[in-house]
Amino acid sequence: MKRQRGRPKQYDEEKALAAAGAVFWSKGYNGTSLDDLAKAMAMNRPSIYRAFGDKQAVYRKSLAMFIALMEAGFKDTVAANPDVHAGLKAFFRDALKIYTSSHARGCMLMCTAPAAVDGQPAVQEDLRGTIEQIDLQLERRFTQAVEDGQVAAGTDAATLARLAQSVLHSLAIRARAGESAASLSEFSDNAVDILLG
Amino acid sequence: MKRQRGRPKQYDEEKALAAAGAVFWSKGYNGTSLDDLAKAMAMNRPSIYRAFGDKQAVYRKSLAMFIALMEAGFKDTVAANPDVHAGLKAFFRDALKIYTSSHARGCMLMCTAPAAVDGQPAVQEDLRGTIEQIDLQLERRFTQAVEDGQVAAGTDAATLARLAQSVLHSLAIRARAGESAASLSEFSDNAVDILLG
DNA sequence: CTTTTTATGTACTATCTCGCATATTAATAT
DNA sequence: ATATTAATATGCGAGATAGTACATAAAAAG
Repeated sequence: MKRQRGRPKQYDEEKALAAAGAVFWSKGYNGTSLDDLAKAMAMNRPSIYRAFGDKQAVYRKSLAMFIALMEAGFKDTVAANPDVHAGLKAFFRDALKIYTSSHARGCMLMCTAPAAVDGQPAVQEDLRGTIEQIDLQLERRFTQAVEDGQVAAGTDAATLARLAQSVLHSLAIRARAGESAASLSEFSDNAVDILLG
Repeated sequence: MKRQRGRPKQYDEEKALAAAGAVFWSKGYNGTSLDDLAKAMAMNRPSIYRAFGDKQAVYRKSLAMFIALMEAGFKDTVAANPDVHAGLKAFFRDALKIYTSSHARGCMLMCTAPAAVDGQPAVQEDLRGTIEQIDLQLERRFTQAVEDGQVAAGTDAATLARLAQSVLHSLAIRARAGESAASLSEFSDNAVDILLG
């Protein structure tokens, strides 16, 4: 891949989006101004527009990066581990590491998108679609676990999947509310024990 | 109670706060301007300041009204019903009625407060405190249910309470994401069946 | 009627906000 | 060198925004 023709970029696309995402994550969509973004991304406004589009586009692109990160975590834990029980616990633990990495961070998607759906159907669709994907993947994994005999036969895998995601939603909100990492990880472990018996 | 001394109020305190709450509910804290509030409350800005304080104060007061409403629902269902199973189902059903009463409304607290905690410790505390109260009340009810023999002996009432609240959090977010009322009420019923088996 | 009290209405300010129009800079291609 | 391409930098402008100063209105108290 040859070098581009014009003046070279001073920003790194991924780093810039990650920096933007961090701001949206803490201040929320409507609480973030373009000046906030410009400062964090070390770009001026016109460059941001040229590179990523308007504020909503920057938000959705940085959100997509975050979702991809969580997806990767899912694959490494729930999807990869032959033991559902251990895999799900590991997934929650990894999620919690992110949710509590900075003070009261919570989940970027669950804690900022809901407040931003009004007048932004694309954001609502990002939220709805991601939730649906997680439902589907968890259900698939639980169905497999029933076949493997790791979960009691006759278990309603679809509802169990939604229950598991409920725990994720709750961890997201509770972390944002300031609940301690210790308290949250104790709950998530106990929750898996109850759900997967 | 004698009539006040000065010029009589033109607004009704409760109605004004409810109108303000409805705006915050759909547009979020940072997405709502004082002009939006003034219009919805049928008051001009100086009157709002005089009556309720600044924007944050209006938000927190309308939020407190919402929380009180949910509390009342809890008392009428979970707390009042001698059958935990039926009581919890009724609570979720009532919550869902509110969450889906207008298009993709979700829960005022869970869908708007998390995005507004940054720089507003009082709001974070409102969120954390409410979650804690619900935990405590659910745990109390489940402990009673274990004593009554409605729930298996040896059940971890504290974790079960948090799991039940997780369902509430998830319903809140999913409703906001646009999931249908039918789908949500099916899930909540099934979830109670699994949790309280 | 006059004073006091409380609420409303007008108008203002200083700041922030988004988005863009226009210039400038730095690289490659010819 | 000159043209072309792509990025950065400056700075504007129309409108929104939070909060307030000041004047007006409507009631009770004296």
